[in-house]
Amino acid sequence: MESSVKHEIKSKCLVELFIETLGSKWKILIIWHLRNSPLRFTDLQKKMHNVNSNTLTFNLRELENQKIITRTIFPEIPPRVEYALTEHGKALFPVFDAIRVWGAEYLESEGMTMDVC
Amino acid sequence: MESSVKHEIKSKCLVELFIETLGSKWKILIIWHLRNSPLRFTDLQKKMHNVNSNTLTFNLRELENQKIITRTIFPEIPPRVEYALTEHGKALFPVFDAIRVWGAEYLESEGMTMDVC
DNA sequence: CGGAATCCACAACGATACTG
DNA sequence: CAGTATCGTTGTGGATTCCG
Repeated sequence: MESSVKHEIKSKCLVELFIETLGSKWKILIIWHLRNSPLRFTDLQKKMHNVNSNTLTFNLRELENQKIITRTIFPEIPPRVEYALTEHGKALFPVFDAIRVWGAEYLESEGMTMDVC
Repeated sequence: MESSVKHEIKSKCLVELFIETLGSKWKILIIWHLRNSPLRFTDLQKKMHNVNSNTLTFNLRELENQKIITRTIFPEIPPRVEYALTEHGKALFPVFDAIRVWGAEYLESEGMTMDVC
């Protein structure tokens, strides 16, 4: 798994920036699940249908480097680590709103059903 | 390359629907480039930094099946095929707007520069 | 021009085991 | 608990060639 965090100004526009920064489906999902409150590693993993810890760790590290989430270690036994959105992360809320509006319309017109969240 | 178009209602929420439907970076880019006007295969390919025709074809077919774009064949010599957004495709404009607002803020605060489009 | 077919490299992802 | 290490499999995208 190679890092996708290499903004070599090869991006040509804002949409491409978004794709390069958050293009992985995991990243979008992580941010979405952190929308309401910080979560621990294991909680996040469960919410994401038990994604492999390898994959989850990798994406969390990248999002941290991209300053979209923070990682806070609580020096307890057993260890506790919480992930939370930064302002950059929270700034994605309007994107999610737009996505959900689109999704709802698309669902309805295609006659599909789905959980609402 | 296997099709990702299989809405087996395994999706749990609208954001996951979006990821499954448009999760490929190529699809988002295709839709973005079609925002203003229909484009021919080759024009699209050029705009997308000369992406492989294999990859482009595959994603175009999926988007067509998903009713997000249309494919129109003009019976001419040499052949002409144009791709255009459906209403479902155009309904993604607000998502792009939100993405670009986010991208602009992110860019600025990270001290990066980029073409505006 | 707009692809389809084939082959290939490598990146992504999962399973499993292990550790501070 | 929150990872890391290792391995194996699958998937994705590029290069190339060919065709109606």
